[in-house]
Amino acid sequence: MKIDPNSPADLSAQIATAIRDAIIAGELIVDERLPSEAELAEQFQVSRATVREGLKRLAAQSLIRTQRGATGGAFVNRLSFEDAYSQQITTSTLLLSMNAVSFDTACEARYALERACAPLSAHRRSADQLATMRAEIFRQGQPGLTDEAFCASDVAFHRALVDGAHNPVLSYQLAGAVEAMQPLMNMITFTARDRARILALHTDIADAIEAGTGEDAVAGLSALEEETRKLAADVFASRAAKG
Amino acid sequence: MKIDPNSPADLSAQIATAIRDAIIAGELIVDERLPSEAELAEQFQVSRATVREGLKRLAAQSLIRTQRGATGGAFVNRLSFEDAYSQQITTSTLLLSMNAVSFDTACEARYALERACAPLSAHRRSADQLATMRAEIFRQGQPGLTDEAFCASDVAFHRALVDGAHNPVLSYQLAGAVEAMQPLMNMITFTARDRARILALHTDIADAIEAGTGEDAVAGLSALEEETRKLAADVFASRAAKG
DNA sequence: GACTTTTAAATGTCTGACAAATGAAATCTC
DNA sequence: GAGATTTCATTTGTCAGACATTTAAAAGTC
Repeated sequence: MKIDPNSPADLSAQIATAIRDAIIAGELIVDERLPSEAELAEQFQVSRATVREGLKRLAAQSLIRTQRGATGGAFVNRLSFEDAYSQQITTSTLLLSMNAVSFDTACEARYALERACAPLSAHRRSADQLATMRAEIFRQGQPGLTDEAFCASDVAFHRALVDGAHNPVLSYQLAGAVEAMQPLMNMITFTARDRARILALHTDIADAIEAGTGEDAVAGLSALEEETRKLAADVFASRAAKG
Repeated sequence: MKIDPNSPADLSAQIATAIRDAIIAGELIVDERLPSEAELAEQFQVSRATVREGLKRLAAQSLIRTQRGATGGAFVNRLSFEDAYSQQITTSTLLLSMNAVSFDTACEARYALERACAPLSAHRRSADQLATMRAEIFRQGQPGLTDEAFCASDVAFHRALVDGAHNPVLSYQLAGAVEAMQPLMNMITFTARDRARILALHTDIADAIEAGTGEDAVAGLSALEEETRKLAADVFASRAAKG
């Protein structure tokens, strides 16, 4: 684990990279303690401040955690699914908002991925997940629901669907795709008629999941994708006409 | 944008969060310059060192970039798909290696997601992507190829398949799933017979993509998934018998 | 033995300083 | 005046040293 002191600059980035590589290579295992900041400073021949900047970079990626006190220090962190979820969501959301990704592109990706989960979910979903889907459908039918709350419920419905596959890796990958769409969906105004159509499709999907007929769930998702895209197209068209 | 100086500790994390939230909320737009470190220090009522630690956290997530010199400073960074890819791959790889995710779970997730891409890829793939797939198939047939090189070529083949969907969001999401499997695949020893079988399936898939028959590509991927799982099961069984 | 106090080690923060990069302004040259 | 050169101010990158705070282990006390 070495750094090049003559390279242009940013020793802290080099330190972070060196330690990160050691973790990825398995040279540092989970819960292992890194040398103290003072020791690292000597090892890398830099000041403690520089070491700390490097460590903060790693902390930002949840690769290490630090603890104060006598037996404290920096420890290699077990990257939890939860941490990975939230990182994924942040990254996906920013990626979409910063890169002028069209609604259609994001929508296509999301539904393609969800359809990948549907057959698994139809076979494995727990009663709890099905109940969540039903509960969200019920909520979506409540009058007086704001558009934002409607979108949030939509996300919850789809997350339950995805989690029904009982594959944490799949859930993790999908989290980004589903949640990152929310800001885009929030731009849409849902009329009562729109909501009724979405609700019906959600019900179809939930029914298919309950019956264990994956193909029907896939078909339902495809119908929902078409509906969503049409809705968005209308919104953007009317907005373009106005502006 | 404020922080709580009385909260337990980790002012640098609070600063990072405050700025990150401002970026997500759109209060700071792409390429906008943040105040200088000295100004931020005064704004947050902390030292420059603390501000710097916070900024390094953001830099680790590619949310800002810094530049030295008179007109330098920290700028809100446009999160590129490339940056997002590599972050995704790192996170996914570590997630799998640190959480005792079973081969089957990871494999299932990967192929489920790939099948989601296949129909799109069959319709949209460029000649270039098809050529890449063919080239990797050819490489995989070369004698004397190491197992690691075989796996790397396998990844390249599947990435071309995924990129064929011409949906950058999908490619981004899939990057993690495909690449993170590589370390797991590297644990497998591929006999000549194994390679021949995989090669045949890859050829089936490439043929289907070329013909534009998505369903065949999906079927090919399913067959490949089964083959891969069987292979892995054999390896683990023989290893368990030995150990 | 149980409780309290001390102590040492580690991270968190602050201060002040200098190095290096960099663009803009000022100066010089023709 | 135009172009080249120099100076300069600004900003990040790094360093050294100090003190505060937290924490668990060691030492002391009853």
